[in-house]
Amino acid sequence: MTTSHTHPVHPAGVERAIAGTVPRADAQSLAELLTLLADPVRLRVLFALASTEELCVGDLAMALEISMDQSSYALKQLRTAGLVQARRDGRVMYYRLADGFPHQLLDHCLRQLLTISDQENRT
Amino acid sequence: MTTSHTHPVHPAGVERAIAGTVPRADAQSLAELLTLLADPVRLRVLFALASTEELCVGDLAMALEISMDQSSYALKQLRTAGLVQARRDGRVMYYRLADGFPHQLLDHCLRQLLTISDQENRT
DNA sequence: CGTACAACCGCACGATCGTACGGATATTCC
DNA sequence: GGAATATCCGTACGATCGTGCGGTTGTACG
Repeated sequence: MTTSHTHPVHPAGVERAIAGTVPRADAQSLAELLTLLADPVRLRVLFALASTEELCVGDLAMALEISMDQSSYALKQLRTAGLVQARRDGRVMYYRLADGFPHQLLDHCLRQLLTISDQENRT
Repeated sequence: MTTSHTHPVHPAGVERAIAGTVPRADAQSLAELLTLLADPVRLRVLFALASTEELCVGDLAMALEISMDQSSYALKQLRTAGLVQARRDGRVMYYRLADGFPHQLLDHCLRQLLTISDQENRT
């Protein structure tokens, strides 16, 4: 199957599809955000931060029972994306959800998705 | 940095983190669902299907200006996950969002995430 | 039957990602 | 200054994923 689009349109419902189409750029940036969220470690980090305001790398690793590498790496990714922010106190870095973090993202979307994925896994 | 957890807890906010912890299995299945959504092609396919009820592989490819391989592959993934369902009519396969598909997922969550990712990209 | 067409499969390639390891950096305390 | 500690960096490895290509299946039509 090549990329040939000699395709004579069967239903003209294609028009509706084109009308409701998400631009490539938007889909791209949304996909990048979802990619960031689509990791078990990062998800658990977000939920952990949401329930305790502030945590350092080592304590987070302990709480989630993950390696400090994983904790540090996850926090770096989330920080780079602007979802969490850091504060230094001596030799300890404390991380928290960023100002303006959409808490509804966790409270509604993700918990709802959790329900969905639970349903799917029971099938 | 090894996996050493000789970590004496600094703040006992670790307790709160542990309390609000998402189980590994839940985080895993949620991450899998998010991984499925975290692709530009699949996202655009979902939005396209949401706006036109039913589409075949070729027409979808034409509407989104993607290859038929991409269209077919994306639909297969989404179908395997149970998010879309298929109907055969002659030699044409028509795809639609699955019965019980959480339309709010697109209408609320994803469009909201789109706004967020837009904000981040403007930074 | 044989051609035409839609959709799919098998495969391999390139790209991306998460992890683990060793070592580096920054900061505190003696 | 020097040891100890918390975090981070550079690197390499394995695993996963999306894409494109050729070929295959299933269906229609003359």
